[in-house]
Amino acid sequence: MSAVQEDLTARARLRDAAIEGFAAGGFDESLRAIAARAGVSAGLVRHHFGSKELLRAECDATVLDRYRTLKTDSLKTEPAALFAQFPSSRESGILLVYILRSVRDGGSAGRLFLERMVEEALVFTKGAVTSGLVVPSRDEDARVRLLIHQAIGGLIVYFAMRPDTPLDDFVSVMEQFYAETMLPTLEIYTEGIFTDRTYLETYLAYIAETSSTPADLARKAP
Amino acid sequence: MSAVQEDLTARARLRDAAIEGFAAGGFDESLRAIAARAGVSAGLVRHHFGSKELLRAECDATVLDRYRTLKTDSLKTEPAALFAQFPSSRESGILLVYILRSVRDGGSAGRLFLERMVEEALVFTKGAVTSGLVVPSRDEDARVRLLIHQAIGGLIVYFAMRPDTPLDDFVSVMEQFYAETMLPTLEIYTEGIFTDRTYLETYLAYIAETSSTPADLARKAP
DNA sequence: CCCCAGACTATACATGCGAGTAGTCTCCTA
DNA sequence: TAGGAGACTACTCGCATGTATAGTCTGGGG
Repeated sequence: MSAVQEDLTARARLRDAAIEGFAAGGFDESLRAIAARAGVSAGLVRHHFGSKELLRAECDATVLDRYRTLKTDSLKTEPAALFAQFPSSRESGILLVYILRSVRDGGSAGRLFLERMVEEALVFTKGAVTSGLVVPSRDEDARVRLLIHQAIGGLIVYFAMRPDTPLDDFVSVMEQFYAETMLPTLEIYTEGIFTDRTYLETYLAYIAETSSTPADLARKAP
Repeated sequence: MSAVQEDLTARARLRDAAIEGFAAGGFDESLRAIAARAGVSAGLVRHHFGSKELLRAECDATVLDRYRTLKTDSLKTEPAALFAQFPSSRESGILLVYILRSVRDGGSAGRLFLERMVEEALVFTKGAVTSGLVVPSRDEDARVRLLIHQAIGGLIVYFAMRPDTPLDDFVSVMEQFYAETMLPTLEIYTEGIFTDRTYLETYLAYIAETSSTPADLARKAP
């Protein structure tokens, strides 16, 4: 039952089991199920964490921290392909699923994850623009936010259509995802979709005559 | 409490209240809350529908049907802007939120909605390609699926970040969404993102040497 | 050797859920 | 007007959950 390392303190095992359980079954996973996954009793959660909410908070913090280190590590090895971070191991797969679930459920943790990803992508994109790899945008911030939201959202939808993907098969499903989406993504990024500039120009004229800059229009959200 | 029409049979009121409640609070909305919204007792659900699952099934069917008529109606009036169907009323807003929730939660209803949208977009896109408005793709099916998944997923993320959007403000939030995303969307569709074709050509060469057509690669999913 | 703080378990409790049951009410019909 | 079928409610049951409490075990310091 337990896929959690044996040589950790029960507290750490419980935390890791919770992360895994939340990723596998959602944040409604019961304390009893989590405790069983860690091989301990349910009451121990309260002893160590106080409540389910506090356990969740510690899981959020742990995942955020691990995601950070994972990201910096992978940036050292690979040349950082745009918006494509393969989860290469079971552990990083769990992290990604946990994050996807967080964003999907819309809590403060999900908001934090998403905002971090937008920030990272923003500095990356700005660098790519100045080095001439990427076309500049009239509103870099809005473009990056859109791309991240759609990339994460596309993943959420993809896994929603495969509800019982086991965490162990996650990497292969992820490869499948890239195999299905890489070509159209590259096509769109390289060749666009529209054959002429009419739609864009029309919209630009429209927002010009409403006497607001695109950035103003785009940044009315909270 | 009830925002449901009074001059309907209790059964219809119950069904509409369930659709509204599912959209507002998710599919875990309790039968008691749904019944209260309809202004009747909880036991009446069982009397009319038999179980919560059957009520849900009837809601799914109703929403699917209403979505279909809504779509065909709007296609008569507007010239059918690409991938942009404004929900113009509170009722159609409820429908869209219900559908987004269905896709998000990954049930059979969500799969059905999504597949329908992909099909519709596919015929639309093929028409746009032959009439020269849209650049052809090496795999039309994969491109349309990607675009729909990302459009729906982007909406799911957008509303996940605004968890307590009341159904009555939905249309204004939707306008806000378009105001934030229209410009970068049109930019990408018109101008692409990459400044040169290296990434695409490299990937095309890669999938060519693995002796599979792009369509083969993309269509290994269930 | 003692003994006690902390890790841990077993069990109880309160709550909210979907489902089930029995009974009342109302309106249409014969 | 009698009666019955269906609409509808009040109540109950079993179950799962998070929380709370009381008690057991164990290892290290006096």
